[in-house]
Amino acid sequence: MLKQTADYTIAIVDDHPVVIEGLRILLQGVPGIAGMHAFTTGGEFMDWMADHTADIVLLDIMLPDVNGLDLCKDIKLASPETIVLAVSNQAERSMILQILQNGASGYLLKNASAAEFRRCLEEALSGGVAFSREVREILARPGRAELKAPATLTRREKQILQLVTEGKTTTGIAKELHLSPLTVETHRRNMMQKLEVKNAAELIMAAVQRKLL
Amino acid sequence: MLKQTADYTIAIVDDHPVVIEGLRILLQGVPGIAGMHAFTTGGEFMDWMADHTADIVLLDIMLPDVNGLDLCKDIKLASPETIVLAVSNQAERSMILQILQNGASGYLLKNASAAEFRRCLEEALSGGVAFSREVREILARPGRAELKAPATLTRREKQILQLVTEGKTTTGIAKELHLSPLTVETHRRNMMQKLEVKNAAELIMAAVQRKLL
DNA sequence: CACCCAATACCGGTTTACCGGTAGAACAAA
DNA sequence: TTTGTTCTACCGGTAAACCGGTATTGGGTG
Repeated sequence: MLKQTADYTIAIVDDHPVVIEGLRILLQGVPGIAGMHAFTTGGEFMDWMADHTADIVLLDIMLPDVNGLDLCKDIKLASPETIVLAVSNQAERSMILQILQNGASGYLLKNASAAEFRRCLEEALSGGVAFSREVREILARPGRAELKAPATLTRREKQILQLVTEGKTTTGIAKELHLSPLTVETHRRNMMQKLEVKNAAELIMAAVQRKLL
Repeated sequence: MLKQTADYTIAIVDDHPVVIEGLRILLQGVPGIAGMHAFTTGGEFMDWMADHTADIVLLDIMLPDVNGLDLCKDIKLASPETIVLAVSNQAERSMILQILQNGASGYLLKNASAAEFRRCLEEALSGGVAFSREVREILARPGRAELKAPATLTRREKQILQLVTEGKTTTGIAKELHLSPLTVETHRRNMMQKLEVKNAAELIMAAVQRKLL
């Protein structure tokens, strides 16, 4: 569902002027674009963002000055409505997943065709997540990381996790379960190790996301 | 979906012997009950629970020795598979909601009919939540508490909450947003006040449950 | 029997969270 | 213009979390 009123502002962030020009030309054929702004570093772009907004950002994630993952997150934090499409010339599974985790709405290889760029743009604007062909292929084959057995918690651990999500303190939990606070802390630490998180906040989110309770 | 093989163990916890006898007789007509055990105090029952299990507990929530809400929670913590049906002779909206919050699978008034008891039992066993007629009526009329406007968070607060759910520390968030750690803490505290929670764990759960992110 | 896992418990130390305030600046609405 | 909200920032103190270990016990299982 592209807006009928044609007024998207697009920002291109890429350290290669050639790519910028290529994208600029490629996007000229697309209806509904009101303005295009190009930047060759992440810093330049963030400065511009301080008093402008973009509807779409085509973001090269291999910039000289800043890490693409962080920049993507910063953009989404500063302006959650902005749609970020990651652009790169190499596609590695974990990188794709990470940038999506950081709020990107798609991942495009630079060798994608003009048609593909337009399709992804529309897809992202309509609220979806878009990938160019090669990227889809990479995502299709399951990574090793996803195959690893889901951490399983013991009965006691689940009990304690439940109480942790209720905001109980270690000593409070210990009283409720008639245990030493030290024991409760040990369980808590074991869970954090199992789930590969480093504090209670992440522990709770892991529990929620993986429906461990 | 009641089990075809008839072997449920039922425990009755009620400080009135009359009620126990009443329930005992009332349940005799129900097929699929293997054993019935009665207790007049919460303590007695928990002692028994230490080396036995019950499939169903009919729990009077107005016991002399312990608080019914806590007891219910303790039962579910000790044995999450056990189904607890709260039994009481008075129904107050907030009490009903609280005990459900603590894991009960239903709420029955003592004046409920035998048929109603059996219906609720089946309903609870099949994974549902069951109420006697009067209780349903009370639940049907919305309480004032539920009507209060959902707390709304500001843009900045949402940003910070997002990072809190990712397990970031106050100082880490401050760096990411280029703020003083003291400012971040203030925002965090304001959010906790707004959402009526008292620590980060509850804050995260509130955010998840109310889909504030 | 030897081995592993779950559950229990401890020590000492550093870092973070939480609480009780207070307060200035920017901005928008009444 | 006064009022309200948001965002910013500070102080001093207590409580709790987190980290790095270590260790004993009781059940199972090969």
